[in-house]
Amino acid sequence: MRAKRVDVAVCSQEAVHTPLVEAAREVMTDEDTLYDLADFFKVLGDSTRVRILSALTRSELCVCDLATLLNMTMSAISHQLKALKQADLVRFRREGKTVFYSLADGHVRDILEKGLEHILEES
Amino acid sequence: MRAKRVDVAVCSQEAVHTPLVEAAREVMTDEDTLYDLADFFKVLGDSTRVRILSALTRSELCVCDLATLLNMTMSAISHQLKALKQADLVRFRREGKTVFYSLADGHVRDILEKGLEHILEES
DNA sequence: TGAACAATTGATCAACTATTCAAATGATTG
DNA sequence: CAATCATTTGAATAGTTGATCAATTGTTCA
Repeated sequence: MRAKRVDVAVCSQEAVHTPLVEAAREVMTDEDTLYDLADFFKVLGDSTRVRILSALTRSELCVCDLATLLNMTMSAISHQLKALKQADLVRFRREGKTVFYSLADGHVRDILEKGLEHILEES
Repeated sequence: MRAKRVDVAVCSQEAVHTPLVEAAREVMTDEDTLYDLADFFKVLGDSTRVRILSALTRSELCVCDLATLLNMTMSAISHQLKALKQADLVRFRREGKTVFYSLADGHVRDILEKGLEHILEES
């Protein structure tokens, strides 16, 4: 949720490190981009969706396959696939009655990989 | 939220691509790890937290600096810093009354970078 | 064309989450 | 020690989200 834009009471002048703050402001990624970035990570921040992506790392699968694999309803899977589609994390192709989903690109694998590295690194 | 574990009605036998499903099951990352991975991305999936991380890419900042920079209360910032700390995304050091926060490691920068690449790539 | 079936969609509800507000800590300094 | 001030914490609340259920769409094939 976007934070309300209201001027807010802060600590005393001396406590704010104005040059650091200004430097940070200069260097920071554009506000709107950061909101998009958060939305993107939000999509990855759900166990069902992450499990779907992990299931798709080897080969494409249909909705029914995924439902079987994750032991969930096709409806639930389909809802989550929609979110993954909107975030460009998966592609799909239709073959008759069946819709096959696959990872959008190697990029997705990279990000999952980076995330895994991070959580497994903590000893 | 962890999905309830209940056997679920799926589509007819012919429709499930059993060999693909079995192969995917073999190759999939361990269930528990995927839950952790989702929890990790969940932390990145909030605009306030992403903005905090972006603000910290150049140099360490105190809670008050961050509150000023993001135009939010120190309380709100502090709550989010707690989440970032728990996910090992930020470090902190105390200097008198002030607490300085910084990115945990280069890893964090990498992940943000990868995410940015992904969302900016879509033309 | 109509039956069968994989997939999608929309509404609903319970569970979760981020901000706010008030109060409590913890550290410095007069 | 008492006062000050940055930070943290806990409770309350409004807003968000994911699974479910029922209904619908879209495709095949007899």
